[in-house]
Amino acid sequence: MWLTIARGECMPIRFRCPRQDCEQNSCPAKQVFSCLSSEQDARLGRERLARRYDAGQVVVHLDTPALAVLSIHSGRVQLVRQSGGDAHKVVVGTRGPGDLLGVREVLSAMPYQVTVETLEPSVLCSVPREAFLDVVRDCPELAMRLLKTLARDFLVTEEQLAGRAHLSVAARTARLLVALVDGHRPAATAEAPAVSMSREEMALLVGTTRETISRSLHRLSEQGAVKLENGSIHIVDDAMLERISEL
Amino acid sequence: MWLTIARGECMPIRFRCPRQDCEQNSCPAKQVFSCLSSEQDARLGRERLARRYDAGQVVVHLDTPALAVLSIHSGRVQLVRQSGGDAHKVVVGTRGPGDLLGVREVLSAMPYQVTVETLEPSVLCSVPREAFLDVVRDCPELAMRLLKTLARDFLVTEEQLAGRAHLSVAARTARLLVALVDGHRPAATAEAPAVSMSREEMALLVGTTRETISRSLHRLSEQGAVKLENGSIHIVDDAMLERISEL
DNA sequence: CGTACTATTGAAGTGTATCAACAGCTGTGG
DNA sequence: CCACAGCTGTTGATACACTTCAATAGTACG
Repeated sequence: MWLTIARGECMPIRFRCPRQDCEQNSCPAKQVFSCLSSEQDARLGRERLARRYDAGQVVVHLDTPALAVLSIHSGRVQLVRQSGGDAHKVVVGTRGPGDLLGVREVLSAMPYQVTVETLEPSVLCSVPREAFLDVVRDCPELAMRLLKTLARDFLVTEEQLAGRAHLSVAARTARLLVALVDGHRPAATAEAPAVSMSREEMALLVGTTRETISRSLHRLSEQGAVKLENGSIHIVDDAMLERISEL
Repeated sequence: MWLTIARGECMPIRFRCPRQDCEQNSCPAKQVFSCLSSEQDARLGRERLARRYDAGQVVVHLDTPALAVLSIHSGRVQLVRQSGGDAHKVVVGTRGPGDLLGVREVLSAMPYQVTVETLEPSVLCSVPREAFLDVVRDCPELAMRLLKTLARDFLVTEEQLAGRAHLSVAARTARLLVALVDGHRPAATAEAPAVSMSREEMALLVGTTRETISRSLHRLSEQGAVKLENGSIHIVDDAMLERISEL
């Protein structure tokens, strides 16, 4: 069943999860919860609600009370912070399938500190706050998993924070590129790994402007670290990127 | 029993905890663990080791394997990151009595991502990695507490990250001042709250240099937001600071 | 074929780092 | 007691990376 909704609002639509896996436990959105007892799992099953979003929609808005934890079934989303009234948006991270949204706010009983925007058409499952807290309390293994991912994410954004202090845009751009291809490497080791990402998105992640990113990339290609080719960025000299990312 | 140790190294010294509270549960370093069963508590008691540090000492160093979680009994410490070789140090946060150090690294099985330096003479208790993980696994309440503080701290440093992107040094300085006095307010509501902090330390927290902090503060005092008086900073116009912290 | 969006490139303006000099204060040792 | 070095804070001059504004080129799409 589909609905049309006024633009600007989010467009949540109840729907039946399209993946058969969802009934088994291989669904990415349920992976974290795979350690639950069948009883707990049944509870989440009853309370869970899947919703579909178009690309570029706002899923949750800054300062909204955190009534649920969202788990990403498919698609990628951005965590956005406004700093300085609504003058500038800053992307503090991106999340993908299997990741949870709103855990920090639900745990610390605060309203949402970020705005979550979809980057692609996405499907998200929501788990009500109370149900989530209950299963976390009841399942030490789940708590440990959450602690682990929270700890890891924390360290990542702390590294970003450190980088913002004294690193040039070129260095941060290089870091972004390295981070983006780091996962994809072992598979296609023969080919030069490529990144295809809008300058706008890169700028928000690096914490700068489209223009400066453009200049940075062209500087990097002049130096021979990357090759620019109709929109996509091919990493040529990995070692050079690492070197540049320290300046 | 005291030892002297070559300079440059940390100077851990076994000692008997000076506070009587330590045997009860009001010791700040044990507060987080107050929910443990007497059996678990006894285990930590056996494995815990208190150490004293002078001001300005390095407690744990970047890239050292995280073999233990430290809990702060007294004193304040800085979390420092190096970015760009060893060119620049960036302070990503400060911790005080009752706070834990190294939780993130122990949980995610990584070496230390930060260097911890004491700001004052401090006493820290160390809990070995395995013992810590065991009690967390066994005590859901402790896990929940850790999740909560991790979540809160995470949100705080994420806000800092967002601020670094497009906010001026003046704005970030104002934010720092507001944050510093926020805790102290209700007590001395009649007096203008004051901050006494070295420019160096402020600079590291704001992510800039001593000189720029100095100029920023003097600009703020010209505008009438603060008053500078033999080293300490008196907050005069709170609302103005809030306004400036948005630019 | 035009509209709209994204990417590129140029030129000007500015905030901040950097280098440097100096003042104030503290502790040290002759 | 003074002289000296060492540290912190202040202030000025300069350099530069980045933002901002603006114009142009490339690309997708109806």
